[in-house]
Amino acid sequence: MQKLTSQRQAILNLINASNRHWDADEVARALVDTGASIGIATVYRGLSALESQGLIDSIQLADKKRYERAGKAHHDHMICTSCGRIEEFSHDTIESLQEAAAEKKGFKLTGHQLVMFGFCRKCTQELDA
Amino acid sequence: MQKLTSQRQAILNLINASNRHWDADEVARALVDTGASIGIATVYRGLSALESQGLIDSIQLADKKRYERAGKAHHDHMICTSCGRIEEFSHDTIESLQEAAAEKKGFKLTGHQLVMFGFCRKCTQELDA
DNA sequence: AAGATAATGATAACTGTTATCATTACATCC
DNA sequence: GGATGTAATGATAACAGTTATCATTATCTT
Repeated sequence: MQKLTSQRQAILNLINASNRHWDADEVARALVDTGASIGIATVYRGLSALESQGLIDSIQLADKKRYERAGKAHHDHMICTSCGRIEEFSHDTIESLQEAAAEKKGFKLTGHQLVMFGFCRKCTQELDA
Repeated sequence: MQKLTSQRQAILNLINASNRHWDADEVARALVDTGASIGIATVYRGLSALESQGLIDSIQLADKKRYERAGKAHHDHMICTSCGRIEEFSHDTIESLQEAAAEKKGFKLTGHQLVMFGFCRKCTQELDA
C-alpha cells in the first residue's frame, strides 16, 4: 500500500498550485525554499509514486522528465527552443488519426507523445528585430 | 571542415546497410565485432557529425538517441513496449494539422517528434494466448 | 502500544553522453 | 616530399539525471 506522507503531500500541493512543468530538481529546490526538509531521492520517489497513482502527469523530454498537475484534459506540448516556454495544445483529429494509423499497423496503443519544437511568438519577434 | 574518416565511413556503412535504429553502443559493438578498432567517444562524435551533415537521421527516445539511415521520407515511430520493435509510419494529414496548430499559437515550428507506444501485433497475440 | 510495512535521506552507483588532452592522421602549400 | 595547420582519435575523467542501497524513521493497522 502506498502512503501519502507529508513529503508527498507537499510535492502534490506544489504541483497542483501551478500550471508549470516541474523537473525533480525544481521541486526539491522549491520545497527547500519554503523551509521544508526533503531529500532529492524522496522527491524522485514521490514524483513517480504520485504519477503511478494518477495524481500528477508527466512528459518525458530529451534530457529529463517534467511533471504537471493531473486532471487536465489530454494535451500535447509545444516547446520554444529559445526561451524554454512550454505551451499546451490538443487536437482531437490528430488523436484519432494516430489511433487509426496504429490500428493499420496492428498496434494496440497504450500511449503516445507528441512534442513540437520551434520558436514562440515572443522569441520570433525578438529574433526578427 | 569536417573529415570523413575511415571510422565515420564505417559507421555510415553500417547504418546505411540496414533498416535498424541503432544506439551508440550497438554501433560500437557491431564495429568491434567486425574487427575494427573504434573508441566509444569516436562513435558518439561520428554519429553526431554524420547527423549534422544530413547523412543519417535520429530519434530521441526517453533514455537514449537512436540513429537510422537518412534519405527515407519523413516518418514518425511506433514502439512496442514489450519487444522493442520499432515501426515507422507517416501521415500527411497529421503533419499538416500540427503545422496548423502551431500557427494558431504563434509558434514557428522547427521540428517535432511523435512517438507512439503500445503492443505490436505479435506481442498482442502472445499476451492474449 | 506492538508489529508490520512503507517512506525517508544520505550517498553510492549506474547510464548515456560530453569534455579533456595528448597523440595521430589528413590535406595543402611551397 | 616534407613542413604546417587543422581536425579526428582514443582513453578516460567528468557530468546530468536517475535509481539502488541500507540503516533509520514514520505510518498504519489491530
